[in-house]
Amino acid sequence: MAPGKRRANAAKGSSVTSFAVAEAAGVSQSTVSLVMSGKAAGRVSKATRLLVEETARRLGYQPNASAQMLRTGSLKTLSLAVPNVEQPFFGQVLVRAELTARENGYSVLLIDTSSDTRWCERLVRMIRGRLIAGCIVYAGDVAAERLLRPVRDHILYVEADDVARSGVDLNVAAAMRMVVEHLAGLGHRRIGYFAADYAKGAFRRRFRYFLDEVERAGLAFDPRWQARSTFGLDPATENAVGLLRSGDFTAVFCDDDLLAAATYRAARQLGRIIPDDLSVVGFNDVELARILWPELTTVAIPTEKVARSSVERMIATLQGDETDDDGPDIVDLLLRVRGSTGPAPA
Amino acid sequence: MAPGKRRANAAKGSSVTSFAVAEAAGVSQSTVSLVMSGKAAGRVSKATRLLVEETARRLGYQPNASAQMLRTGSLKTLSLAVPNVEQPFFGQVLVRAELTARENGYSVLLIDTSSDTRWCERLVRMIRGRLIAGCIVYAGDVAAERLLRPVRDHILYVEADDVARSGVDLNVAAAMRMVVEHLAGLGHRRIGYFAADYAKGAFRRRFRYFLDEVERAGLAFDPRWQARSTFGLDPATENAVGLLRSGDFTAVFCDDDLLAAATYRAARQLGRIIPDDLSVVGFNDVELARILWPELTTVAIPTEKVARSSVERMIATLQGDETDDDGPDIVDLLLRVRGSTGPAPA
DNA sequence: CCGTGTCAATACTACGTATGACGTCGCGAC
DNA sequence: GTCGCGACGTCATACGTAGTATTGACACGG
Repeated sequence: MAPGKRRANAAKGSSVTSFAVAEAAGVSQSTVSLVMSGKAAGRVSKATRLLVEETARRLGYQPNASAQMLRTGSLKTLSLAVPNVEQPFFGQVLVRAELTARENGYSVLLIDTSSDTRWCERLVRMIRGRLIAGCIVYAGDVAAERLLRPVRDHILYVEADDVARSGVDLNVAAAMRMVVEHLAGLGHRRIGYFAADYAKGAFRRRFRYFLDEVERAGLAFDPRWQARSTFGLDPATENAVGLLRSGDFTAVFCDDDLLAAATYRAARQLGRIIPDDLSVVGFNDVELARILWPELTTVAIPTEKVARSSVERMIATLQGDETDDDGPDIVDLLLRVRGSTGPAPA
Repeated sequence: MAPGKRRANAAKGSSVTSFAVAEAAGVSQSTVSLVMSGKAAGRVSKATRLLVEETARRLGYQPNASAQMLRTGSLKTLSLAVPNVEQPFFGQVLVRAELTARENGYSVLLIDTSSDTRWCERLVRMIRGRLIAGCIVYAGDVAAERLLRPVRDHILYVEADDVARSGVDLNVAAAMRMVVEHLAGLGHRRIGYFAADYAKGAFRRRFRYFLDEVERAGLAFDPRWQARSTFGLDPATENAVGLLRSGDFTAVFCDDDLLAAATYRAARQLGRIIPDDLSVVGFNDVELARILWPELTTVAIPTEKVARSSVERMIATLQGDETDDDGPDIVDLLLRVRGSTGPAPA
């Protein structure tokens, strides 16, 4: 019986399949598969291999990812869930992570948690449906963790509110110490706190560490020296104005550089000069920090390292390498001192 | 013969399949499939449907996306290729596009063209391998178009350098007229041009339109009034300093708000006051524009509209609705006049 | 009591790939 | 001459789903 009878018409469809290549090259589909997956050693002669490779190239053949997945059970696609892609910082993370993922043969699917309140459910569906192999969640909170528990083996948390759960974490405690010591060293005794509320978990944790350090430095803290805000520039500026009006602090720490920018605007409205009347410290060290004038003193996150480490850990987990799962990878932060902080006003 | 004999052990694997649900519910796999895909009308009794739905929920069943794709031939995943995700503007586009895609049941895969010189090849592979159904390319250039031609039916261009190829385009010509007229109206006779070089195609086009309008306004243009730069803040600032030094123009148009920011820094270095000594106009109207002081006069792009339109067109194309393919959708831009432009110095 | 029509549910196959289990062929050794 | 064996290939199957063809049951008109 003629070989390939069943598949004789398989090639009539628009897409090029391994059968089509096999037919064109005069070999069997198995051989094509062996060649394409690089498992030809010892089973396919060099001549045949070259023939198949050439034919595949000529026909523009690319293995069907879905069929491959169906057969092997693993699709090489990751997802990154970040709070807000519009934030340049997360854009940075995303790019770096995508790069690392790509180096490992993975593609990256985007999830913006701020634009979809039900992203957790969606994520669970995608993982269960094998659309993605796993997901890295940046700055996730407790609620998310609860919803994602059914697929927890496929999730890796970065800077979660609970260190224990993190795969990769930031050494926020040390960063806060640097910030407070820097400001205290400049003579500041009253330090305000301006926070983003997008990720309650991470926010709360940062604030807690901040309070710890304020206390350690022997300083006081008054609840009126603290405010939260969304990321929109207008609401943030408004909130900053409110904060500056109500609190008589001489320096303020901002959860995020964008909030620092809003603080600059508020200070301008109120006629307060940075850093003479008010010192400002930011967080993230995005480009904006050096666009502001005076340039912003801020906590820098080694984005590259965070992204790389998280993706590599995720992939290791997915492939079942439990070897190096000895607690979270803790990344140290850096305080970049620039022009926005100065001696406390007399 | 006992039904389901072949699949008796199919459920032993960790993942929940339609067979598992069928077995648990005491029906056939076909029935489960019919219920899950919503095609149960008139074929499955209400009681059975409810039973299956309940069972599926209980077991946490989610159809395997790959198997579905393999069967139906289409995976609902799109890709967005943007020049640089770290640019807040593209972050915005990305978020909006993701939202629209999601509303249509599509997921979004990220491609950052700046971090991968071979993204075109990769994209072709992904499309051929059916990993993604199609791709929207923002600000792509001629070279990309050439490389992507083999899969052109799956590509939609936004602001390509050649209007004819675009699925969605920006009315840059009109925008440039607004810019030039605005500046000319303020008495500026010599206008500089500061351009990003990340997407040569889009850049060249913008510049051409700019020149057209300068001419139309009866103004001169000197090659020394023009410079290009990458996006990094430091190189951009340096280039801006060079530009301001070499050109004796009184106003400058910047291809991108970030370059405008660099121009602000350069002006500060050179002791030139904006807008008294120099008027600056940007492009994109990202948040940065209002963080700068004075606030930046800039061309605003209706991101929402661009993103929505492009995704919808892409999906329509993929589904074969050729009905509304009457040329590109041209989106009008807006000039937001703020504090960075003022009367030309005497 | 037999067509005939309708509703409900099932059997079975194809989608494209990877891969373990089988040939087959040539050649050297016994 | 045949046995063993390595080198090279192919066969057949399963992955999980969608959907078409089919069966079964039941009611109703003739």
